[in-house]
Amino acid sequence: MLQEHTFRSYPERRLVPRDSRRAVSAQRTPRQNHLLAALPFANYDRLLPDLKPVSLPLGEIIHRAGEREKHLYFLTSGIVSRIYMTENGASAECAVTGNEGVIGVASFLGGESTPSQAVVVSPGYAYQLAADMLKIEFEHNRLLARFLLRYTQAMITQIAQIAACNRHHTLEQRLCFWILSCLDRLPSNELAMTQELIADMLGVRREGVTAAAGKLQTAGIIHYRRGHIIVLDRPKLEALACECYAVVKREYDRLIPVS
Amino acid sequence: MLQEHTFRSYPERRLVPRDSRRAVSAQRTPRQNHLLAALPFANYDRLLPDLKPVSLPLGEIIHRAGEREKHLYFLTSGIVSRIYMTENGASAECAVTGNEGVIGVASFLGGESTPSQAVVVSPGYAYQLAADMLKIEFEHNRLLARFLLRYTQAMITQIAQIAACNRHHTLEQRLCFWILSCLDRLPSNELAMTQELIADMLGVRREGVTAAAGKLQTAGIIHYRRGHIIVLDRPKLEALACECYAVVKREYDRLIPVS
DNA sequence: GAAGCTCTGTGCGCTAACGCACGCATTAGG
DNA sequence: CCTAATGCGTGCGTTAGCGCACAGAGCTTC
Repeated sequence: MLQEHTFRSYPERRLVPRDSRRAVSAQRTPRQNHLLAALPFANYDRLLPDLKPVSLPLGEIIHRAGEREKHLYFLTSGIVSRIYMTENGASAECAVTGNEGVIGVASFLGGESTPSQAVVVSPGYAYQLAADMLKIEFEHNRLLARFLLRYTQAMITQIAQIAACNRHHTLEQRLCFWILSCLDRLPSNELAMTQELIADMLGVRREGVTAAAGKLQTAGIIHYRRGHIIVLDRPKLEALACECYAVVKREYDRLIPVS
Repeated sequence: MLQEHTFRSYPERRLVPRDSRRAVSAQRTPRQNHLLAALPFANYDRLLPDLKPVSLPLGEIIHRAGEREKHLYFLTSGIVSRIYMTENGASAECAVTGNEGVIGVASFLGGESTPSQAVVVSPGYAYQLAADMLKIEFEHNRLLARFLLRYTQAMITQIAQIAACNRHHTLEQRLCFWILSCLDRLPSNELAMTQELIADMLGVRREGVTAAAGKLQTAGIIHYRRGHIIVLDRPKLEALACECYAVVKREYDRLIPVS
């Protein structure tokens, strides 16, 4: 169970794999973000001076529930999750974001905050843009606005699909869906995540993840060790995932510029 | 189970209660929609000639999954649900909309279609606006754009909360949440809906709704007869609902102009 | 290389909700 | 008014996933 605003028993530095650190540091250019990359120079250049590179350590809370979101983050690597917490401390992820998107849609939608929090589940880098800056930019930079809104729609699809998925699909199906979603946003076929973290994201028990992951490993689809999942057979993983993965992916491909 | 694009065993005309028809017909002015009502005359007047009043009969599919959404609908009464269908025919609602909002955000977000369908679950009226018109208007009518985007954020909150709710809360809690959401969008304390329809919205079995509703009736919180639910004790209903209702309501109140 | 966390494996009883089947009650409509 | 269609009530076996408890295995740190 995810504690409010902190990673339960998840002391950041432990599980950041050295290799992946190296891998992502090669990606430290704003253009690694698909939305930024799609902008023509004219639109991009006026944005550039305001973009500040930041690193996203595992477990960092980028936005807290209900608090004003001061910055928008264009990810260039890593994965950030939008998470809802229930009153009794249970958690559920409603969206994952990687370098195809942006964290902080509330700043241009106008609400400035949301009841959910944004947490780094896979470390990486991002370019930070002050929300105030963005608001101005959003008014004047038509193409940026257009991309941001299309991204927003893709994200809505993801959230809605997850809602339906939560209702109707099994833990195993949803685990496959989730692993695939992460895989699409990472440079290798390895996820550096504990089963406990995954359980929190899926809103299930850790033991349930152990069981499902064990089954996938026995089937030769993944291999895992303490804090790491390596995908061996992606096609099989896709076959076991619910249709939700394909639906969401199709919408992302359709709506978001592909760098 | 909701059949693709049709209401399972739900022959529209049957369950439209005569009284509620009368009630809503009194509301046939665009200004009954909160978003339109909040516009100053300058912004409103240029929109007015393009708004076409339409009625929304129970069960009508306003937008089909994957099809281009030709029109945007500003509801003035009634309730429209966004519904996701899974491959095996199961359904789940991800958002409800009444006269506080609009159906068809994809037109201004830029995607033009979504993988979900929009269905009338409580009959009413709306003002229809061609998507092409809206796109132009969205560019030039700053205030309208602002309201639409804030509404979008409220809707995102609703969807995300429902996702978490689907994971963690009981059928009974979710039923209470859902009844309250509808109640807020209807003029009386009566919902004209069958338990089967409700089951489809919640993505559960009809029998489950029967059981939960029976419990609420025994407790004196609601009274129901064939196709009708009358809320007798709203405070108790709120007490039995999960926190999701309050969270979503707070965000709607915060983000959307209150007519 | 020993100690101490942190992760993962496993077992067991429990419960919410499912799937299916059938009967009864209420309304609509000829 | 009778019939058919639709909606609601109920029972029963099944199951996915929960909560809890504890043991063993793998990193890390000193």
